[in-house]
Amino acid sequence: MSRLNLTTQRKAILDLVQSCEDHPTAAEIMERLRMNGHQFAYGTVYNSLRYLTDAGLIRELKLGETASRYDGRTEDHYHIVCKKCGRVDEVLSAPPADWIREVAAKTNYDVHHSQVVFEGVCYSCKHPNA
Amino acid sequence: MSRLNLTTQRKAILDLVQSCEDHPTAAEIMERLRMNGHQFAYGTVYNSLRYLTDAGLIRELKLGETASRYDGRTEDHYHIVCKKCGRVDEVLSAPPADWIREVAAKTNYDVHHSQVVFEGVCYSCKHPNA
DNA sequence: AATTAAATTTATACTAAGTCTAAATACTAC
DNA sequence: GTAGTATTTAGACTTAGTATAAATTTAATT
Ligand SMILES: [Mn+2]
Ligand SMILES: [Mn+2]
Ligand SMILES: [Zn+2]
Ligand SMILES: [Zn+2]
Repeated sequence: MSRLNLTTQRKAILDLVQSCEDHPTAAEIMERLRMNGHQFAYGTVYNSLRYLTDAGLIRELKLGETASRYDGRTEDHYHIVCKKCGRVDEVLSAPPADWIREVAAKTNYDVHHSQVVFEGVCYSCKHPNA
Repeated sequence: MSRLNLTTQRKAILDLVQSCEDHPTAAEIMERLRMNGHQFAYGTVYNSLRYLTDAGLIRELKLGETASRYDGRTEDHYHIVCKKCGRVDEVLSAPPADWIREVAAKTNYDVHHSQVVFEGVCYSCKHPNA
């Protein structure tokens, strides 16, 4: 509940994540920061990513891989992973409200949130010679 | 592609996972095996869980927690996690085919599979005094 | 049955991702 | 400017899981 405090490090990490076309892991973020001339402590990168996630400025994605990925897009959306090349693309269609209501009714839960990860083969991997 | 080989250890672990009402982690499985009088090496439990998962006899669930959970139910189904007490319940309604088709069309992927994890508050946590 | 070969288990070392700690810096409020 | 709070840093530590190599079990061959 305390007010936002964007230090140099946090700002640089926020800018970087927001500028990414993809969904980098913490390790990839550190690598890119280094390439941009920054050199922050290992722990600071993790602390900042958590801080920015808690502040709602970025999102942490747990896609079932060993490492979390980070996303500059904060609107609710989902992801699809190519099992051939590993790329992660956006899924902007939300699950139908009817289905969510049905799940809530059948499980007796208040459903607050859903994480959806699709798995499949992307266009480039499907058409390798195009 | 080799034929199934259920050793004593693998069989005991399969039986245990299939008998569970819940979705135990590897650590919980080891603990329960020990309580049932078994004493297998740490690595054997992990190896067996992988073997059984690859053989399609059990399922590995990656629900975004730090450890995988295992599931004796092998039909396609989904899960809902209570953010108060941590319990994991079954979700047996599948996402509507229309929605999956829409996702495939918009992303240009061949969609093979989807992982869905709902998050919310379970009945007991909602009605604590009942 | 004895011998060889292949698969599995075991104990233990190692890895990867992330958290924790305590000292050093930086920022705020007075 | 001083005191107090927040953050960064370096490095130790934790957790979940994998890799390795020797020992054991199982299967195949003579
Ligand atoms: Mn995204
Ligand atoms: Mn289940
Ligand atoms: Zn691909
Ligand atoms: Zn609950």
